[in-house]
Amino acid sequence: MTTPKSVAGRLFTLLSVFSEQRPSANLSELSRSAGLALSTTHRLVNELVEWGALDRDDEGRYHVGLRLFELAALTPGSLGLRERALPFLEDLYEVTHENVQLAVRDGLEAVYVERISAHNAVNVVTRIGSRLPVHATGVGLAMLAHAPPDVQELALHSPMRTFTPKTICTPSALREKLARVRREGYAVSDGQIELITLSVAAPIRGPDDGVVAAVSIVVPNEGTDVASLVPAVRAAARGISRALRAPSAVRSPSRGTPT
Amino acid sequence: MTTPKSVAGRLFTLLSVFSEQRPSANLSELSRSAGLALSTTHRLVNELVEWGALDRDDEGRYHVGLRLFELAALTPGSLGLRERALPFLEDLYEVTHENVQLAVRDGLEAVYVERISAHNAVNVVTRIGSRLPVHATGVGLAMLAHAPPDVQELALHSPMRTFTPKTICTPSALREKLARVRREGYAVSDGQIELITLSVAAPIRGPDDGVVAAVSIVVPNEGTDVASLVPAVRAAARGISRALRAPSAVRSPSRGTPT
DNA sequence: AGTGGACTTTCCACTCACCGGAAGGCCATC
DNA sequence: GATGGCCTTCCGGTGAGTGGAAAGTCCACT
Repeated sequence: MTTPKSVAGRLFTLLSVFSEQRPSANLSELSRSAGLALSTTHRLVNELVEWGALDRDDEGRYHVGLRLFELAALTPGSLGLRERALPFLEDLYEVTHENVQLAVRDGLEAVYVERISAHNAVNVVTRIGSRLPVHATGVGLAMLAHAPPDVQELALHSPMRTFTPKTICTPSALREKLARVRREGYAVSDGQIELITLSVAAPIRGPDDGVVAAVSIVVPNEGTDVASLVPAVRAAARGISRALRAPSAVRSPSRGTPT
Repeated sequence: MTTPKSVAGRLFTLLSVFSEQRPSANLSELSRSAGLALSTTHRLVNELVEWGALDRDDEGRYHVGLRLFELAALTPGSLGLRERALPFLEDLYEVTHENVQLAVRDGLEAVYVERISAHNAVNVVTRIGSRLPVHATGVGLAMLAHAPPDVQELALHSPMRTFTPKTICTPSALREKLARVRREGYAVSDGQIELITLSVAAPIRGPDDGVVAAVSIVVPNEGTDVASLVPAVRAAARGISRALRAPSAVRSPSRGTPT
């Protein structure tokens, strides 16, 4: 990331310095990491602070500010979806007491927008706001399986990062998996991110019946009866789809072709 | 909001156009609302889109982008606090099945960072990311009561917005209320935002024992036994404080001077 | 088909906001 | 008191950013 010529670009590189690994930084760190002159950094960062995009604590370290948080709450995945999905996620949690997650797709990545976790549930790597490749996660597969053809093609032909020996990493395996997800109406990701965990995910449809998100439940992959989780997850997904006025979910609460 | 002279300022005014009322906008709307020339808006917005701060849908409308969401997840109130607080909020929810909220303070406003709501719980005005004045909300009062003296002074002498006839709006009433909150260890906001709801809130302390957040439960103010909610809310607040390694909470889980 | 209107995109010459080197201040540690 | 790390402020040259204008696109209405 060489110094961009536009002011906007510079601001972005500054903001991009912050990450899960480095949630705060002081001025010099910012200046170095962003590759900007100290005085420039100083001026820009001051503007960011003034607006509320960044906060500065008493030790002079900068953090991401609440103003950004406020703005981010307006993300499409947030405003409508999250609000409506939460009660259903709660239900799912209450029945299972396992980690429950809600994600949307951004390109070839799943972005987690909501998560419910218990004290003693299995630990998972994801946090709200974090991203994982679609091919390796339950929610990702559920969304990819119903994504537009061009996205699927792109996914099939992009290099696939592997996390464990179980991670899907060939086009043919992925193609097969997606077909299965479509056939069965849910996705299971077994040990693809961490060997010890497994997730069951189902797609959530929006007003135009396209898949806009996915819900999943993450459990230890030993001693868990996967089959018993599937109906609960699918029901939650369907409930959320209905709350979003998805035609296919709004119709009949009877059997039929669900999801 | 007259046109600021700096590029950064212009970017901020553009972003500020988005709100709960207007979560999306097209180019001209942005240009008009921000008071910027169309061509300028066009260029800046393009940069924002390129970075992911904004998204453009097929109809040409702009939305807040996932990149901002990702960044916002790094907010101090988010990263540590939220993650650790969630399980306790879950507990609280599970016991009561009412709306549970987590907020931090930004100046004289409470910013809601997490919320759990049930299908049939009483509807509340707040959403994640929204703000309300400290003087009018349970969480706000709980935080203000333990805020630095200068903040309290500022709050006492600032004009107080009223939402209902019950909203606290005089310095003396506020001062009294704050004293009571400190004495009792929790805050009740009865009909201050909406006449039909009531909230019980308790302060959450961080590693340096300062109050960093507050948790509350929102219920209809008729037919609810407030007294029975208090212990649950305080316990949750204490649990979260302990998870944050607050000295006063980490000590003994016994009686003593709690919260 | 023709017209009008609203929105978007591209172009370009002027100019002013931005850049970064330099210098100075503060506070540690050696 | 010297050294090195930070942060802050200043200032002159210059190129990035600006906004008017014109052209392109897509409707809806007649």
